[in-house]
Amino acid sequence: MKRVTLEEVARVAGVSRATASRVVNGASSVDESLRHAVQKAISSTGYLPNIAARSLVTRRAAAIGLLLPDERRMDGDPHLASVVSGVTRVVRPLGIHLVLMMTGPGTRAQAMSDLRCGRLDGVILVHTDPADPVPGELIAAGLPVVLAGRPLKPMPITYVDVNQTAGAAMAGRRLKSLRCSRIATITGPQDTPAGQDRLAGFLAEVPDAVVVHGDFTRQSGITAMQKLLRCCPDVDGVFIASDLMANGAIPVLHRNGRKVPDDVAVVGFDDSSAALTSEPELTTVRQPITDMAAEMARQLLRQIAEPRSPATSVVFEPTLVVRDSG
Amino acid sequence: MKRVTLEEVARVAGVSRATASRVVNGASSVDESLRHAVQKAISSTGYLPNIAARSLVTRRAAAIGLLLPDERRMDGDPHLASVVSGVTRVVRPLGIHLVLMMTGPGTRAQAMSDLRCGRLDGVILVHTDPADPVPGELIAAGLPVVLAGRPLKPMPITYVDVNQTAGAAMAGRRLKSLRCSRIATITGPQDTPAGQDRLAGFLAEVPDAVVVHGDFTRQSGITAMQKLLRCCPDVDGVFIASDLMANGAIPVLHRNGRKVPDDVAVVGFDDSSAALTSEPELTTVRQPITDMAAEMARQLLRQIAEPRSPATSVVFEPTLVVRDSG
DNA sequence: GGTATGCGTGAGAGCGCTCTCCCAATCCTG
DNA sequence: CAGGATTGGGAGAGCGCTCTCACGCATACC
Repeated sequence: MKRVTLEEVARVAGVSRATASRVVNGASSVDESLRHAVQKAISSTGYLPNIAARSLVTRRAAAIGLLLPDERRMDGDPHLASVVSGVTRVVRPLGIHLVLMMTGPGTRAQAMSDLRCGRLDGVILVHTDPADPVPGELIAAGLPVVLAGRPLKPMPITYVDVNQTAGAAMAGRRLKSLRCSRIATITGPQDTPAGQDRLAGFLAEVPDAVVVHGDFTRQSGITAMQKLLRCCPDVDGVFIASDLMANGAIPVLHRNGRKVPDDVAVVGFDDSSAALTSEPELTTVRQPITDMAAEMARQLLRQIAEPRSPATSVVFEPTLVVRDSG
Repeated sequence: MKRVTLEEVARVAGVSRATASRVVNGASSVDESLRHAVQKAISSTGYLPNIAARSLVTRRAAAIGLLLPDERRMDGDPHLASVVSGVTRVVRPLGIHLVLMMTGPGTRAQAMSDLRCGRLDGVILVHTDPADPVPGELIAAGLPVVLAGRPLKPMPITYVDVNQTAGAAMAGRRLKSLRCSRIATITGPQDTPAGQDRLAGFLAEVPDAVVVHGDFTRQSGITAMQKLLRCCPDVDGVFIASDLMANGAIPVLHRNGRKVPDDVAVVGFDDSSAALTSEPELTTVRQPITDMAAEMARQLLRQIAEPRSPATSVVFEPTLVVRDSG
């Protein structure tokens, strides 16, 4: 179980370390016979490059970070696995590691240090608190960063998002096409871009909708629906800005004698697992999370390759998934 | 934005690189005045150690891997965020990175290489396919590894698990205490330790229970419950070996005119988010996932510190969470 | 035949750090 | 007070790799 170095590969192949290195890194301009000899030496010795040594000289860690909110905010979030999966798909074939960091006191500072000392080549920020100064600091320092979802205030930062406005509008059109006459919406938190955009998009389509505020959590869906039924008992169609809230809201409808979708049609947003665990299953606006995550990874890699390239944003189009609730 | 090295810190502090290194690494036996000088130099220069260089000489990556099944098997799995959170809690204060790897063709091989070439110090294996040869290869190679859940066949490997048998027995006792007279169970896959143990534990408590097989997925819960109602219409209590299956099964009960818990009491297992999104909310057996994950991390770190230490297993006790379903 | 051009190869200088020596200074003991 | 034991600090050797540079050997041109 001894370590085999490039030096040894070179010795076995009868070439210099430099040439062996060229072969390992796929550099052109190595004579075919030598390349073969080196490759044979690599497999016969079971050589594996030492990333630390490489990283020391190339100043590339071959690792990116995924900065997540803490468990509580992440809890029940259906996205994590999909995000990881999407990023992994892009990053793994390149041998780049995906480092997970959950926010806690000091995590963001640690991520900054990791970036600065070259332990991480870049980070993807998910569910970042709108007031968080980290994104700003990162771009100020010229460090590669990609945001999941547009920043609250316009800033020159690369982000990937779904067209929230269009998705909410689709939900509105769906409810109208079901001939709902008294339409309401339960919103997300209005201090987040997603919360704002989903409300704005919906109101653009259904200007006279009743608006009740929630915060994307299940519990807020329950509370909001209770409030809605009290203030507007004749509601017959509701767009709920997250599946998780819808999941909490639907039982409230049932307990108040409303059948879904016959008495009240419900359309959610996200197409998360909560859409399937609802009864009836949710009609919802789907965001292609995995593809979006893959795109985030690609954008990040681009920035790493070309540090001074301009910030770009990529917006995916959502689709309406029609199930049983509306 | 220039990089500051130990060399520079030493120069500023007026000591040798060696002494600066001692201070950085908290070695004892450095004169208090020199230590102070170095610390001042560190903060004034904004020094951050280069992990690659350190890792090159210490042969420690300061990173561990979390090997997960692919997205499909992970989908709807409530555990991921909790596992990550638990591991992070232990690992972050030590500056150790958590690298996520989702299984796909070649991932396991890649994890092995990363381990062998020193890019990863150890791995935690989650949801490993019972037939997977990787755990065996890892321990054969003497590489630090911890399993989530006991291995199918006894082998000298460190693992952390919940007492599945005891948990299932608790579920059985709960149903008996509710005076259920016709008790059934929907099992997990019988080629997994968890599936086996939950069935065995339950049967030990309720030997005459009707047994219908599932595979932990929501869909299998639906199918199994349909089958159960057909073969045993007078069932009045059922232990369902995962919350996700229970989540699929309960609507089947409703559709067949059974009230939960009045006509049929239901007890699940996991206390995952599916327990809360069920209607009524699930009575279930809770496993302390986050604590277990933290323990896995600790066990892994121990193995990394003492490579030849014997394999140990840590088994957590589950608790019954009584809600509305039974 | 001599100079220019090119391409493939090897030598060797680091990348930033840790850690083992070794030396100097201080302490204890008889 | 001499001798050994103990301690703190510095010099310097590497860890394994990449990459620049210079060199040798063809091929091409005048």
